[in-house]
Amino acid sequence: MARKTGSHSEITGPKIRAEAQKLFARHGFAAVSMRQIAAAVGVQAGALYLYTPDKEALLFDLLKTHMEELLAAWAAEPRGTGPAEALEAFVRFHIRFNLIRAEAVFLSYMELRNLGPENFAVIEGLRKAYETELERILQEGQEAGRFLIPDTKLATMAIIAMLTGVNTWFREGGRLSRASVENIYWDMVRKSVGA
Amino acid sequence: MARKTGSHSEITGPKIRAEAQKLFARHGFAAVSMRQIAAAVGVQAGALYLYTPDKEALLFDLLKTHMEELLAAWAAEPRGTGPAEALEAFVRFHIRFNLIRAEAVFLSYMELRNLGPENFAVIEGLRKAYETELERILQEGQEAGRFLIPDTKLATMAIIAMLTGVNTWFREGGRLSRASVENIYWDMVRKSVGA
DNA sequence: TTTGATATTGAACAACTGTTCAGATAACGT
DNA sequence: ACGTTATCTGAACAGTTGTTCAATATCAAA
Repeated sequence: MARKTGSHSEITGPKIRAEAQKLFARHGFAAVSMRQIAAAVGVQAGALYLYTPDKEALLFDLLKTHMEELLAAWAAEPRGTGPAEALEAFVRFHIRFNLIRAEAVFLSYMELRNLGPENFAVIEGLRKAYETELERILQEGQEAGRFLIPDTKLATMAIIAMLTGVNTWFREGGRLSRASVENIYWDMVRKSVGA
Repeated sequence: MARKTGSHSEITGPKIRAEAQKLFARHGFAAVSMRQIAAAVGVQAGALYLYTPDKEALLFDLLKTHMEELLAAWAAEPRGTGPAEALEAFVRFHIRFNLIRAEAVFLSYMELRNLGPENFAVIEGLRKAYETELERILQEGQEAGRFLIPDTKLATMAIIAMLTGVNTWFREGGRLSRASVENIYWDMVRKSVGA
């Protein structure tokens, strides 16, 4: 056998990325073999190399795509006029988006060390750009006298860590809905910056 | 060659655990081979099996020891009389202890999935016990009317995530000292619970 | 229907994996 | 000094790893 009936790069390509993301998130990058990914896609291992130069590039592609989509989604997100409104928009956006893309978020935090230096730098840059979005909101609120923050850089890291933490415990159909989680976290963040 | 001069289980045992922790934290459990650990210790791979039944047990030992020491250290930590004092003690303790044990903390958050179900349950139980320590503080403060928290379970997860996040960015000799980081985080946590 | 591009197989490669164990050496108690 | 025990080596095991590539089957266009 060689080419399979109904085989198309437009189908196999995305399928490889989807299955790779699922498996990497579940077992970790190093613990997943190319043959496992291929089996999940329904193809032989050799076929994967039509779509990625190597295993690391596959991971890098997933991380880069995720970070770019995160930044694009935030850029398209409607936010209010003042700093408090912008902060609320950020908090709700971050929780909402990260819960939808739970697997990709997990990968972006756990598998960065499997990237070579230059690939690592790219993802790190995108993450930094995202953090800067929040930092600017905090800074503007501070300068406008609407927030009371001892250190905006620290507050940025603290808030992002707090929000991202939702992914570790939230389960669909649990005690709380996504909306009420958003509300509660916004309440805590708002208080923590003195707004 | 066989037994080496000056060889002792009291030396090799801890050395194996130390090198394994370092390597696991740096490259991930699955990405580190027994031969790499052995080489770091200065021994052949076979010798490791005098100290651990298998690779997973080595990881489990590291995680269990860490969690037990964390709980023991918190139990021995002096804390004030009221809820606010206890919360401050917890915040400062968590930041301080986690920065000292950065590698073990990293492992405890990243490599849980490499444990079998029964080992996983043990670590999960210890982690839950630690979280309960914070939750009780929040609950007592809430009942005493000293805190204003919409949901103590969520606040517990939010605060722990926020505090643990320090490990991802803090670098010794950076802009801020450990003490000032403690102060700033305590300020944010205090405000967020309305104390 | 023929032709050329596209997509995939299946076997092969050398290196590496966790783990076991008989044999060898050093340390220790007598 | 001697025998016992503790500690480690080095080779071996069977299986897996990422990656390459000639052969082959399907697809789309002419």
